[in-house]
Amino acid sequence: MSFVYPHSEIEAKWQKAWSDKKADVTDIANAKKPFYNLMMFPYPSAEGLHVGNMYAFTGTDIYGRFKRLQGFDVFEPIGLDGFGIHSENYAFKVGKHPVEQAKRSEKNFYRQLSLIGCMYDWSRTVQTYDPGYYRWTQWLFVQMFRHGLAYRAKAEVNWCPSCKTVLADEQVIDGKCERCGNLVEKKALEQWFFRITAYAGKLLENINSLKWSEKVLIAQQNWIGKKEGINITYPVVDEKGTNIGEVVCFTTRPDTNYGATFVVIAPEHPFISILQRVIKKEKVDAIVQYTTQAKKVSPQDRIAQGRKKTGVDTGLLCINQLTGHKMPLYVSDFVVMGVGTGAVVGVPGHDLRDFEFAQSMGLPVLRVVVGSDGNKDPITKPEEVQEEDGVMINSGFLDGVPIKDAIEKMKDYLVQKGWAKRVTTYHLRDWLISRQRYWGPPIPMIHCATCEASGKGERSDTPGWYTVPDAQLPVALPYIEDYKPGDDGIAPLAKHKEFYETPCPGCGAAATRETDVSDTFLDSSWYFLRYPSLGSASENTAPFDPEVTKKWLPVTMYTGGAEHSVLHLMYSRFVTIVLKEWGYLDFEEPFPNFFAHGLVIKEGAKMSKSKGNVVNPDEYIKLYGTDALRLYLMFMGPFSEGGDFRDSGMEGMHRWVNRVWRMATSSLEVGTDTVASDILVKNLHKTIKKVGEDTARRHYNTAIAAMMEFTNCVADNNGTLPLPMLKDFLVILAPFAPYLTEELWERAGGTFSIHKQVWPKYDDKYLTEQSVPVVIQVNGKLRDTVYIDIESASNQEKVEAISLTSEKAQKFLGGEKPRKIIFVPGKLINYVV
RNA sequence: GCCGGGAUGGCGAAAUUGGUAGACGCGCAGGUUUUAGGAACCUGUGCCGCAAGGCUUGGAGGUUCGAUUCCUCUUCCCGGCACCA
Repeated sequence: MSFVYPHSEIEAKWQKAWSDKKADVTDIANAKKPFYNLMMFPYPSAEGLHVGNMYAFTGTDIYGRFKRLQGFDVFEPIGLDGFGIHSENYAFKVGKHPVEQAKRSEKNFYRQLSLIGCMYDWSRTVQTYDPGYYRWTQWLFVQMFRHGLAYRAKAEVNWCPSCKTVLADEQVIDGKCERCGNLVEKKALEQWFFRITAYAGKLLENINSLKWSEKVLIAQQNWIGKKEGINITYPVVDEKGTNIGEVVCFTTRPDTNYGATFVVIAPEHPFISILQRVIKKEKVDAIVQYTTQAKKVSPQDRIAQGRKKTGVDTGLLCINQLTGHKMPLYVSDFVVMGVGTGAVVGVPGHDLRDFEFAQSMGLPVLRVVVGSDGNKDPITKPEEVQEEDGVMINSGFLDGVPIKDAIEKMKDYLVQKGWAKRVTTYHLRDWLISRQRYWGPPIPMIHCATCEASGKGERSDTPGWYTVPDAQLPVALPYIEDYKPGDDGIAPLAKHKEFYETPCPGCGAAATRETDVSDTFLDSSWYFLRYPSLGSASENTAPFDPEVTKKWLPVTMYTGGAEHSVLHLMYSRFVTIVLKEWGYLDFEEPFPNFFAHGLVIKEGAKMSKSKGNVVNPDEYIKLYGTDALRLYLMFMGPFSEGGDFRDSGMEGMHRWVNRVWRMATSSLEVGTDTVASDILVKNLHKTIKKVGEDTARRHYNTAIAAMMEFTNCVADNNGTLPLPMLKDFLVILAPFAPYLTEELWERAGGTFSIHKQVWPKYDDKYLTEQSVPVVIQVNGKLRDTVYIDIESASNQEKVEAISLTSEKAQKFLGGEKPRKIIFVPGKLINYVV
């Protein structure tokens, strides 16, 4: 008799069988109850998977297998998000060409992914760097342009002067280059943007319809950052009172406007070019010097809180029409051009930053709000700045009004006077698509200087620009040797005439292709639409098949890391919303259900390459087997919370897998027609119920614990199970341990495959106990436990009678008559004395 | 600073509706078996105490017959955002 589960040979056997029999290939066309179970696909920024990835995939797969046993036609695909900066950087690091490295990574990722026992449909995979895929990523860009949602604008990119390269935001850590540690600068370049802000309202509204982990919804809400405020216009005059122009300030707190003492504009504010024409030369020089200086400061330093406030007085004055006061106009870098209107009205008594600025410039501070402390004294220290709730004073018609009402009253007043406009602003910014990099889909646009000169173009708002005609897609990424990011933010492809020289689709003159590639997040913003349509008749003529999509989308259950709470999930939602608007889809939300899994921790830190604490699953699979590793990963804690990876725990799970193996094989050997004890039958039904409920809510750890309790119970009762009970047990274990259970199922005479069986039903009649423990408490403290038959346990008189016979209880009752008796039927009785 | 999430034995954790705190596992201790190692199996294991008993879910209060669970304050840890006007 074999005592040790021979995992290697059994895993190899079933990998082959599942593959040969296409066990996990979903019948997309004929499925009756489609269930699209999707896990965020990995980006191969390393040689292979680590245990953190496997954790996420296993947790998703258990859910998929569970749903399949419950009768759904589950489609569970896998792919690689292999285009983009992550993968490109890894290629640089190992000194390989991104094209070569992609092949190597793909091979190794897919090798590992086929070992970890997930029910992937290997007939449908997506690699974002395949021309057959990125052709449609480019198509999506083209559609964005044609619908007026892609536009060009000057924008700042992160620039590392030491590496001479453009960096993505995520490569900038605390204002420094993640590779060399040099301070990152900003460089202004013409870039492509998607107008996601036009959908801010929709993206926010639709959140209410999503069944997502709460924290992810909150993150999305904050990221969209809707704010109701008001734009107040201040006329600007010089010291003689001559009108110069006006400055518009955004504020959410117009209630404090009686306390305004100055106005500040950002160094990049367009009003600076106006004022330069009208003020004295030395002032202009001071401003120019200041703004040039401000641009040199690293963006991180510039926005650092608590930094000493600096600025230049323009000598001009803004008129507060509310009070008639003239407020000096300053330029300061604590005001950021991208936020609000890039101009701020300073209320130093009720905003700490304004106060700091007023102090360093020697500007007056007025109090217009009295807080809960009732203090009406002048505000002279930072800690006295009153930003909390309160009531207005020194504010004319608002005196005595609470802040909340004062905000609305002031808005109404300013709007009615024609001095201001109510506005809604969002924290969400337009999506910067361009990357001056090599490893991505070339942006499918052509620029024609001839057309631009004559004001012609595909769209009147973007003269000189044409989309690449659909028939010419994809614009293939050429294999080049000088693929590293070049000097001055010029993309690698910009050095390749053979790539960019092309006739203008409009006039036929010599024109140039766009040489930037698109952001990785564009690749992953629509991949879920691609999977089910792979293999359909329209695979090569459309990004996704309308009929298939109608049947399989939106994604039934999406699972992924909370670190993608904002970007990936927001971009996918945006793309889906516009595809619906353009008539390609009939739903707006791609992921009505999203589950955020936790992170694997090792030695107190998130598992990551930089921390050097990554665990490669290969060695564990070799040593303990895939099933033991899957079980162990899921046993560490609830799937939503992640867990702490330890080798000792791994060994414990290995022991349990062997215990299951022995229990099952010996059950099969001794002949399994025997009748099981009542205890065992009851326990099995309890376990089926518990495992079903816990798996449904992804508390895999307690589901596994319940199965362990069951095997402990078997061990206490002869150590073997009758065949039907063994089979039921194997089915509920199958999602967690797919190889082990498939093998034992076969040995138990089951038909192929255990993973296509029906989840066993439990019978309530086995779940009720004959006698239940009833707790006897005195003053809320446990004093005794008695076992009473279920009927009597619900009867207060009977329970009282029985409990009073308890010596321990009597001791604490001390012969006194209880003042009060609390009775919870079937559970406890509590005497208050 | 703001927004989230946490804190329970030596460790990972459980407690689904306010009702037996610590399921399950690791580790540890003792034992059986074994030439030995390993494996397997059995017993014990929150803390203090010989015991009776007392104490115990980061800390301090509160509500309640009863609080890991609800409320207020507070400390620390993790994640995200951040001179957002």
